[in-house]
Amino acid sequence: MKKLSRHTICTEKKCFSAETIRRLSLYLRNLRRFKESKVEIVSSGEISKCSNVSPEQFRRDLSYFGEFGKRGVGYEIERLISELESILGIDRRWRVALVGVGSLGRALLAFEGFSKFNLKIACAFDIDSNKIGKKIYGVKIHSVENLAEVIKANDIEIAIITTLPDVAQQVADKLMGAGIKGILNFAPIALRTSDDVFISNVDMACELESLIFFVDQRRIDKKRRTGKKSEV
Amino acid sequence: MKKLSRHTICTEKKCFSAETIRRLSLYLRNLRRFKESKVEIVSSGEISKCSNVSPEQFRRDLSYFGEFGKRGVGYEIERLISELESILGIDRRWRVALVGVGSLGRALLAFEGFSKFNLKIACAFDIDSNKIGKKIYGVKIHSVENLAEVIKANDIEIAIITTLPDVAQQVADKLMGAGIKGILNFAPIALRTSDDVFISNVDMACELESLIFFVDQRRIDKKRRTGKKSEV
DNA sequence: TAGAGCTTGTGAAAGGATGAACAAAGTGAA
DNA sequence: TTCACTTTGTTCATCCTTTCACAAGCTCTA
Repeated sequence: MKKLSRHTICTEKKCFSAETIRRLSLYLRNLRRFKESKVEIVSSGEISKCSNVSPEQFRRDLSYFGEFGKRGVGYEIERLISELESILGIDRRWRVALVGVGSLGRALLAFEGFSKFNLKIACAFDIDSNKIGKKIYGVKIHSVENLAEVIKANDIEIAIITTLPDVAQQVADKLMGAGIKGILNFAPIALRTSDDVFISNVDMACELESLIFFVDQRRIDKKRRTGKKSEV
Repeated sequence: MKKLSRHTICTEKKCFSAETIRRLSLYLRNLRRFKESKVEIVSSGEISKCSNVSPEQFRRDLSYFGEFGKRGVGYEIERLISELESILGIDRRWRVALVGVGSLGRALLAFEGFSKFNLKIACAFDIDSNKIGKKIYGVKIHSVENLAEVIKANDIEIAIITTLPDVAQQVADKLMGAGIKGILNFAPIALRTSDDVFISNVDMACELESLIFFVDQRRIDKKRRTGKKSEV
């Protein structure tokens, strides 16, 4: 199984990690904001500041894919945006499937931001017969039973799982059987997948728990510093 | 600014990263699943397998906080669960605030899984006067104007941002002013925060774009392997 | 053209995280 | 008790990522 978070890719230039790609995505977003403000040239210092990385990090991340800046000047925003879009693969349209039309699934169907990176939820699946056949935010809900055929007919390669954790593995297996090559998983469970399928987990629980840990830690530290050395 | 994803903490034992804490959260979840299946003892091999990490990784992660296993035997699940809950700080109740009751915010209000880690959304905020004063899924919606006073009155330290990116920074500033110490940010923007506030970003866009990159890459590789060496 | 003043791209060093390997410690059978 | 077997906790070596530092290259002015 490939864990995207630890996955590394080697090009003819060097090896870079999945983390690099996530940062590229972040840079792209900030570049678009600059563009909206009619800025045309930006330096690595400026773009890295609003992305919370060092300028060197930014320059190195780009260096894996080519040379996009002008020494002594900076980066032409228009060009860098289209280069990044091309690198990330969002310069063409992607159609994705969504499985599990619960409250989170519904929220994603309503999310307009997807179009920003050329992405369209082409179809959705659920087991609830009350939902099947209906359209929600313009997306048709199919029965999970027809998953494989609908996905193949629509030539879809990427899917989003927003089911309950109990059935997430089962759904993932079905998706892989239908030829899906990338899964964005919102179910709080570590999915087992075959080697040629990429998984990206969006795990609110992990994020929240680690947040709680750090807030809690800070409180403990504070207590210790103020002298109440009761127990550690 | 502290980036949670890169933040490191030093105890009297050693230094560990925020990644370690995320994994602890994952272990905890899997341990609970084992417990539901009435398993009582588990080895590092078993627990690490379903968490997609190596057994050594699992043992090392625990070693930062103490010795919880028995050599030659394994880990007593019941005990390890309560130890992890204590380490993560979820052995006591946390009340959080949510800002931005859009479709995603609403989905989070409906999410029952929060209670699993002793977390309750105590209040929510929005600017829409149609929502203010109402209760959604049992949570009262306040005006953002009263944010500081409501948060202070409820003694809340953690907040979730589910607003549009345009106003997210503004909301974050208000939250910090009200004494919030941890923010779970769903808005696709890198927030600027003061040093003593922890930020954890749940960034669907980054995850999706990196997923697209890898799926796309795989397709390019495939094309290259099959001989069509047109362009790289 | 020459030179000062930027900013990029990248080797080299430093710093962290992961993996291999093994001592320490528990179990159970003879 | 002794011995074979199992599994943990930890040291040491390796690998990967980030930071440092600087040469290369562009612009503008005189």
